[in-house]
Amino acid sequence: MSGIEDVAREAGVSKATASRALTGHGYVAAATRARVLRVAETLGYVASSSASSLATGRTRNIGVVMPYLNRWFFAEVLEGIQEVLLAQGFDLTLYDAKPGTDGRRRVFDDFLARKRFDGLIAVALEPDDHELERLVAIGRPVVSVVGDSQDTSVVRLDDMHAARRATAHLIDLGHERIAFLGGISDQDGAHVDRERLGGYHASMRDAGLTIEHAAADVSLPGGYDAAVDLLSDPERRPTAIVAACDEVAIGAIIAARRLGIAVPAALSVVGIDNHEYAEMFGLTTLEQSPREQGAAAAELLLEQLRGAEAERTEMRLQPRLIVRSSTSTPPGTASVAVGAVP
Amino acid sequence: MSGIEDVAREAGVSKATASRALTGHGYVAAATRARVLRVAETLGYVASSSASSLATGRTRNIGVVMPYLNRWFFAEVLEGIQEVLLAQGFDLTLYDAKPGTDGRRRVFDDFLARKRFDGLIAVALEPDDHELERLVAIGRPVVSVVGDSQDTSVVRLDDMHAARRATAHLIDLGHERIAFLGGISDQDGAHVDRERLGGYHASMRDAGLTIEHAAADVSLPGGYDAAVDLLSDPERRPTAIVAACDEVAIGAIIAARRLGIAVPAALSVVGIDNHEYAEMFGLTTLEQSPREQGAAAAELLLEQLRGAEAERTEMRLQPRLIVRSSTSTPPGTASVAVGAVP
DNA sequence: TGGGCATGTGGAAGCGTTTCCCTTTTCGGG
DNA sequence: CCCGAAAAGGGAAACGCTTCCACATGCCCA
Repeated sequence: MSGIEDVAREAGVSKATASRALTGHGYVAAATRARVLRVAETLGYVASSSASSLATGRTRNIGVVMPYLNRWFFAEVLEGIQEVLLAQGFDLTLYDAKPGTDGRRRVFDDFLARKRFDGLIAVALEPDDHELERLVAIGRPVVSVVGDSQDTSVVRLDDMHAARRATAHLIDLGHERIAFLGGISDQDGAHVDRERLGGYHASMRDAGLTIEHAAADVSLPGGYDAAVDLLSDPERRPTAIVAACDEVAIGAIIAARRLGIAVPAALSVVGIDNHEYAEMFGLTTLEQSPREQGAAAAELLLEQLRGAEAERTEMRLQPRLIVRSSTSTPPGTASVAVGAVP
Repeated sequence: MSGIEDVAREAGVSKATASRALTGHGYVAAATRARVLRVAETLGYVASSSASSLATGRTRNIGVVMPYLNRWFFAEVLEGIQEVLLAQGFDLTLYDAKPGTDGRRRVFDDFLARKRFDGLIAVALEPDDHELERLVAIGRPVVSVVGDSQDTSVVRLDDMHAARRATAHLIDLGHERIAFLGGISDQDGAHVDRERLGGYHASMRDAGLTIEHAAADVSLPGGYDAAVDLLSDPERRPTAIVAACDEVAIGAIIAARRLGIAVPAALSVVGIDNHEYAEMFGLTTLEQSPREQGAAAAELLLEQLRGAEAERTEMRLQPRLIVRSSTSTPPGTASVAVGAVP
């Protein structure tokens, strides 16, 4: 367990010089530096991070706060963040903040206050006022992934636009009875889901079509259950579904198969995400790349740490339409060729 | 940004007493302690973690190393760990160590060496010799989740036993042509998959049945692809499948449906995991609860941190059979009632 | 009544870095 | 050849906490 003092002694220099050689700050003769590094290597010296944090005030650690870990989107974002941080030598400490739990309160009131990080990435946090206040009180740069905060930089998909394009795709194919599956209600639910629902509304309104919103838990089983309800009533059954996300869409496809409704012949389904399972189910969808969003957020944050003063930035990613085999013209219509829209 | 000195002054005591009052170590008069705590509260004092780590040598932080984040099992384990740590006031820093990447090398050679944690949880790491050496060189307690390490404590499912029971369940139902789906080869692949394959082998051997092992990537699409291959050849088609895990099993069920093979009438499928999607697909499976495994590992580690000397422990969890609707007697057999085996 | 023990408190010495400030050396150009 | 600036390096003071040690007090029991 050798310290910098050992390295210094062994290399025949002072602690000050050894430190400069190791950190690369300040003047050190090339030969001296090489010698110090060699000695450090031999001794297996590794700087104590607490000591250097204490001295510098920087931790080389980034905090990530997210409400879920076991959902595709979040796990992907996390991997994207991790990848960038790893490359830059930053540690990542994770704070799980499930809405409504006592753990979440503790994260905001205790854990974050410790400031064991130089900056924070908040993923789909949707903080309430008190939480937001704590967040800014920390006095460290914050970048959000997904969210509408005016107070932090943010990287996000243009959800409204995505849902609009999804709906438009179906309308272009000739559908008129198009239902939206997902989100709990117009008021409730995550901001993302409201935005997507809003995009659907807007698109339907523009086309003069009537809205049909079936609430569903935003998950695969949730989509399944809601689709079973929606589809088993012949009166209510639409010819196409816009799902709040791919998991819901896949749930709907599975439900349709169960009910003997052919996709896309009798029912078109479009999702938003390009989930890892989307291809397998031939799901037409709007791609958002959570991994890239995570990576972008990490890059942005590190940038702000380097730069003196960080102004608030907003990156809004445009989704790409990926046409697969879950959408086609409505039943009873002549087939129409549809090219992939860029 | 007030320090302990401010608190001490304001409370009219020395730094030493303030520290004792705040940490709860050593003698402090009840009244004094209350006063110090009140002052700290008012000032919004939060101890600098780097300073206290430096002074005590403890970080109140646990490192978690895992090769994937975006797979169900891993995400669940992580949540289990997180939950326990959160309750005990420990931070969690995450190290992503995907096999074969340069990032993994850096994690072992650079990141872990910094010892920014009091202990480590390694999830399904399967470290090679060099990596294992680094791991023990850190000199901090390590608990593995999944794995066969002789050098660390470990929490794991009895995979061999699970596969055995899965296979036995099918044999009890009267199946004779039972294939194993998953794992790349007998030599290759993760240790878990080899164990499970081994359990299948053992069970089949005991019953005098012939082995049929179809390699598959251990994922839902992997199971799908492999099942399409296996099932579309009528000569080769078994009456039952033991899948390496639920994701593979679900892939197989989806493939069967696509091919028009009724489950369970024409094909029984059993998985291992009790994945979140298992219920939706009516999958008969052996439950392992990754969340509990994660929590158990965290508890075990914290225990070892408290205790003076930590002897190596091994927790081997027994899986529970959950019978749903994906298994039944083979085609052409009179139906037999099967109760849920405890 | 006095010696030990439990309790309460303060001073000061770390913990292992980084960095400020100062001295010495080197080097290039007028 | 000399001078000033750049380069190189050392001593020591932080950084903000914990804890060892010393000391003071009050109390119980011999």
